[in-house]
Amino acid sequence: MLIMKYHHGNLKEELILSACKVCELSGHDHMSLRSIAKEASVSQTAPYRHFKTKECLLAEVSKRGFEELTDRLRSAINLKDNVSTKDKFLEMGLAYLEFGLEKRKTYDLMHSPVIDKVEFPELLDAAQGAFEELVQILKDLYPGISEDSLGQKCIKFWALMHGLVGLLDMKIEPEIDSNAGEAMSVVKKDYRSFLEQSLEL
Amino acid sequence: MLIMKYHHGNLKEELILSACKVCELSGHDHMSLRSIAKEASVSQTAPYRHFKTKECLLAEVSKRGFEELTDRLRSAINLKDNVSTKDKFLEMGLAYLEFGLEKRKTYDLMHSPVIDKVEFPELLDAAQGAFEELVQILKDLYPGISEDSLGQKCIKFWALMHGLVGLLDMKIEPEIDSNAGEAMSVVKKDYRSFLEQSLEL
DNA sequence: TAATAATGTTAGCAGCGTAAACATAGTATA
DNA sequence: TATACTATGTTTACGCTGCTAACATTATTA
Repeated sequence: MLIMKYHHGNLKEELILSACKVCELSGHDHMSLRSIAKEASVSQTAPYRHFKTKECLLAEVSKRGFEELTDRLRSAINLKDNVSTKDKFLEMGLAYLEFGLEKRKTYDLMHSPVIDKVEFPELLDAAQGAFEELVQILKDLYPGISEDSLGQKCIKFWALMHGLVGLLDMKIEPEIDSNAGEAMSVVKKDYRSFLEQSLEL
Repeated sequence: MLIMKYHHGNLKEELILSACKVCELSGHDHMSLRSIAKEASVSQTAPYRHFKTKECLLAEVSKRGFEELTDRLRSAINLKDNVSTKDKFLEMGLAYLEFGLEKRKTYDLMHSPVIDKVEFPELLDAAQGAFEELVQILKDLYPGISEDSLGQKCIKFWALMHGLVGLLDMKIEPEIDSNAGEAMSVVKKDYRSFLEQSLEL
């Protein structure tokens, strides 16, 4: 039967997918619950049967983002064989940048203060998952490394990647010399060698 | 005369200050034009005589943020004499982190996509101003450095600082080992030595 | 002094998140 | 199988929001 059912059957999942779509299309600050509901062909208040507040739905979108990021990081490491650990690490860095730039709006939501991560432990777990991919490869790269050094290297990598996503997306486009080239173009020219140098590999 | 005047005289500036106040108090996603107007004891639509849209007012708040950041970076460099260039550079890094953590909500606005920086050249200029402080000290630190290397170092520093602000504010609190200490605590213990190592000074 | 521009207020629109009341469908129990 | 209960949808409505239009008051200028 092609008749529209009163009970949708899988509305929660469909709302999340709609929300992901709307987010990456318009950015999280232009996302209304009503537009998401419309996208799912359902009444404006239907989402409230599945999400206590709008923030809960956004948290789910954010969570999906971290899950995709985790997948991408893992894939970058596991895709090719016969690759040095160092190169795998570099690939992971590139994967991070690619995710941040391709899914820019979702990435913004994931790092936006509109969602109080403390209130969403699942979201924290998802973020943690991505981080653990990094921890693992760093342990492989520096066997026997101390906890403190490992911590420092993690933070350094993560901060550098996160900062780069923001900068590469031209949030701030710095000019080194008034009318010379831009600093960013140096990086854009060759992410890989920039990463290599910055991460001291 | 203590009688309230119909014409305020300095409403534009007062609205900006109110907006800055409300922003750092509640965060930019909880800022309503109406609450800002109320804070300035003026009707809800009065702001529209001075700002075409809400975004224009937010852009002004963001601009003030970049200006304060620039001041702080400059002060960090110029406050003390008899300090090595390297130490001045470190002080600048600390000043950046301090600003980001002290004015967290304003810092968020400054890096939020709600304001399309391309539409506000003044805002871009202000951001540029902060960046130029960095360029200058790096030139002092590495005299005769090539444009490309300078660019790389700028990006690396800026990205690292920006990433650190996010991480230090516990947006993601990574655990290195399930129940061992957190990576972040290593950094928090001693920003200075962390910066020193990460920036390869 | 009269016209004009600048800057304030009031009234009102459509869109938003959300709650309450109601309708329908699926499920468990008698 | 009939009936109660629960899950999941809709309708309606409220207060808040950004913003526009029409109007009021003050400052400026001819």
